[in-house]
Order: sequence, then structure tokens, then C-alpha cells
Amino acid sequence: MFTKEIKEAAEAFLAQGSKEYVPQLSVDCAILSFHEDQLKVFLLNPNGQTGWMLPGGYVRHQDNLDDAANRVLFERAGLENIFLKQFHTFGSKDRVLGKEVRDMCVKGGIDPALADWVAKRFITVGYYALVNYEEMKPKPDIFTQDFGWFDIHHLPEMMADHSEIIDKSLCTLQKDLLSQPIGMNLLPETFTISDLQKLYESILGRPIDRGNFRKKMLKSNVLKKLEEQKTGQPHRSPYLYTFDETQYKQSLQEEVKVGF
Amino acid sequence: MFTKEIKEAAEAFLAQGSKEYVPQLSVDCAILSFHEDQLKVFLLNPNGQTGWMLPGGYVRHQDNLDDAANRVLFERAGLENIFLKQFHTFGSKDRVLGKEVRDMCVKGGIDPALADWVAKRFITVGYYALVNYEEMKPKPDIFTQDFGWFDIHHLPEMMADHSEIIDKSLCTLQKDLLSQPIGMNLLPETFTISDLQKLYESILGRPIDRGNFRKKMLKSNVLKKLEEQKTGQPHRSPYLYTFDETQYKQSLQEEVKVGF
DNA sequence: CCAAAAGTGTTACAAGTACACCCATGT
DNA sequence: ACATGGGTGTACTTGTAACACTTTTGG
Repeated sequence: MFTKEIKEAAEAFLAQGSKEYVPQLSVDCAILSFHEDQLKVFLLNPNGQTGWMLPGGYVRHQDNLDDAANRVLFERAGLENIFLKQFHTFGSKDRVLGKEVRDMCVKGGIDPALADWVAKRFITVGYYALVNYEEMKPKPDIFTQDFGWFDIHHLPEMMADHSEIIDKSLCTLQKDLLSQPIGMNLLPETFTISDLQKLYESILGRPIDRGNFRKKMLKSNVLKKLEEQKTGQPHRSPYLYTFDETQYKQSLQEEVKVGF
Repeated sequence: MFTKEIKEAAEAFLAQGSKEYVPQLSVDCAILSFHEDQLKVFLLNPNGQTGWMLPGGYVRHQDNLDDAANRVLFERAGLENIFLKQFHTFGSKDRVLGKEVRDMCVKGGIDPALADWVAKRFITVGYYALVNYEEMKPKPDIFTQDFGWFDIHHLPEMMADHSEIIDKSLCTLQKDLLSQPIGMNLLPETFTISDLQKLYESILGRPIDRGNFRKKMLKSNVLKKLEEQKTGQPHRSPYLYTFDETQYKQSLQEEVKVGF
């Protein structure tokens, strides 16, 4: 199951972890992207396990909580300066991976005592990240046997409460859609209005009226119409757009208005 | 500074704490109420300190995170089954009360080594609670020298990052106001529309048009008009209202609609 | 009677909803 | 030419904002 090098790396990681990290605290990242008209989430399948999980990490004593989440993103996805937002902290007393952890150690010939600190009950802080599918460079860590993208509306069998975490991240994203523009992080540099609509529909999980979506988006001023058109399809060529970064960031910060 | 009994209780608490609680993790509660036309937050002033802080607590190994928050509410406010909502987790690496804790121990004649676990860097999960001012029965704990209600828009000097936590709780409540009815927890059994409006205005921090507020509230169906009127003021007697609990809870659960 | 709050109505404008219509493109 | 998606427009409904008018009350 483990090569000699990986086994040694795993032992080294486990041996130092109990000193280096804040105990019983982790961060988990729902890394989301948009590909083939689907909102997808990046998942890992750990060595010797059947279920899938979110990429996560621990919080070093000298790190802010957000630093830890950014580190996960950098180490697993090779991405920096990404849209990343904390959305909820999960603290059920049953959040324990003791069995799975000991199981993995035994299978890999590692002394399970080294992993005692990982086998405890963990509180995890959930973050969601929005990334571009093409720019993402997934990097497995030593405990990963497989990884990949999954349609967020059709998840595989998940470990522990990770499907609940994903549900909550999606729910938060849906609410954020109310008051914020979304897309600069998920779409390529240029795109059509139709692409943007498909993104919104995949997030909301329901169809949107074409004409109304178009009007609302154009009125918001975050889009810049380009001269180019997208060709190669058996239909009328749509115009390409790009985000006006200044306007986009401005409307990200605008406060939500209550109607009275 | 400490009586003998309190000193012993404090020592006992500190001695067991490092075993009983998840290390370096706390919950803090912004307990909010409405009184004298102001949105108020309940604060504590610990022994020998000049600044104020939110009531908080630690998470027992056998407790869910939410249980810990509910315990704080019960121990400090004598309240059960209260509206309580997690809103953010604060994890700056600088969240350390080492100096203050050791200072308090020294002043109180307690061995500072007992408080080593409290003096570390803490990650805290923020909750806000909505309570009825009259029903609240504040109970000081052994480390409290003073406590009281403060206008959330005019806070006293706060310890550490607690003013930031309160700001975020208020901001969250303002956003929640968009999609949820608020008031059943904060107002007495019966109230006038004007009372409700003052509550909304104190949360939002800005005036609302009287006529429009009234129409919007009545249209939402969460209010039941009573026969009684409120008398005793030198003006026209307003009708009293109460919340329709069924409708209220229903609209609490309704999902936010995005305009498309 | 009067000041001030309560209850109600009016109007203008913006936003959301549901369509219908023509246009452009590769096959 | 034609099916299909793209771009645009219209009519209807609903929501928001600002404000005016009347009613009721205790002093």
C-alpha cells in the first residue's frame, strides 16, 4: 500500500503533527469549479478507504485560520490569491475518524500510536473556494489514493459528515449569489452570456429565463462586451464578454439593501 | 480580590479545565435584546480588567459545538430554547489572553501555571442569541466583577477582538433581516407596529418609512392583530399585535428567492 | 383645541416575470 | 432551408420610495 518513501513521509508528518498544530481543529475546503455545464467539487479518496472527502488541513500554531485554508488550496491545487470564504464550523461530537485512521496505519505498516492526535474528535472550519477548472493543478498528498471532480448535485459516497459540509457550502453560495457577482473566478477570461447563465443555473439548480437573465446581468455593469464573437457552432454567433474588474470588485463590497 | 471560596472554585475550574475541554477552542455569545428603543448586547467585565468581553465558554469533549453555546446561555442568562445562531469563527493567531490571565491569577493569589491552558492562543466560534430583555436573568460567574447591557452602537472599551465579533454579529443579523422575520424572541408577547419598527431601525441603524414598513409587515402574514389597544400615551391608541407562531416559523424556513 | 403619533391612501418609479419576435449560423 | 440558439422588445405584475391626508388621543 505504501512505498518506503511514502511510509517514512507519513510517519514524519504524524510524528510532528501533534506538536505543530492546534489540537482537534481542522479546515476543510470545498473547492468548486465549473466545467461541462456543471458545478463541480474537488474530492479526495484516501488510501484504503471507500468513501470520498474534502481536501483539508490543520492549523499551525503560528498561522491564522485563513492562512491554513489558503495553505490547503496552495498545496492541493497549486493556486494562490483565490476567492476563499469561510462559511460554517462543524463541531458535532461524533466528528471522529479514529477507526479510519487506525485502519490506514495498520494497512500501511505504521504505528497507530503516532496517529493518536489525528484519531481524536475534530472541529472543522468549512471554507469554499471558487477556482478556474483549467488553472487548477491537483496535487495528491501522501494519503491520497485517488482524486477528481464531481458534480456537486451528484456526489459519490462521502466519509463522515463531508456531504453535509458540501451541502452547506452550496447553500451559502446560493445565498451569496443574491448580493454578489459570481463568475470571475469560475469562468475563463472571455465567455458568453449563455455560459454565465449556465453557471448560475448550475449553482441554483433551476432554469432561469434567458431574456431576463441577460437584462439583469448587463444592467449590473460588471460585464464588458468585446468585439469578438464565438464561432464554430451551428447557430448565431454570440458575443464574448469579460468582467470589468473594477466594477466587479466594487459590487462585491456593496452592502445588501433591505427593502423598506 | 477573591474570597477564599471563589479562589478555591477558580482553582478547581482551572485544574480540571485542561482535561475537560477541547484545547484552544471556545465559543462566544453575543446575547442581544431590545430595551428602551435600543438593541443591546450583554457584556462582562472580568475581575481586575478594564475592558469588557462577551460571555463565552469552552467545549467539553462530549459536547457538540452548539451544546457549548447553549450551555453558556443557560449558565449566564438562565435561558433555554433560545434563538441561537452560529455566524463566524475567529482564528487570528493573535487571539491570546495570556497576559490578562496571568495577571488575574497573580492578583488573586492563584498559581498561574494552573491557567496555562487558558493562556494559549484560542480559536473562538461566534454565536448570536436573541432574548427577551425581561426574561433574562444574568448570572455572574466567578471571574466576573461586573456585567450589564450596552447599546450595540455605542460599545465600551472591549478586550481583544470582541468588538470585531460584535460587529460581525450585527452585520449578520442585518443580513438575516432580509430573509427572515425577527422579533418573536426580542419583543414582549404583545407589541405595536411602532415597537416593531423601532426594533428594525435599531438593528439597521437607520430610519424606515412608517407607512411602507407597516404595509410590508402586515402583508407578510406573521402578525396577528388583537382587539386590545395600547393606552396611556397622549396620542392615538395603537392596536396591539402578536406573532402568528405557525406563520412565523414557516417564513423562517422559506428559502431566499433570487430575482430572475 | 392642539400637538403628535397612528392608520390609511396615492402616485411615481423600479424591478421581476413571462413571453413573443426576429436574427444569424453551420449543416 | 431549417433547426436552434442568440439578441431584443413588450406587456403585465409586483415591489419600493416618498409623501399626503385623515383619525385619535391625553393634556
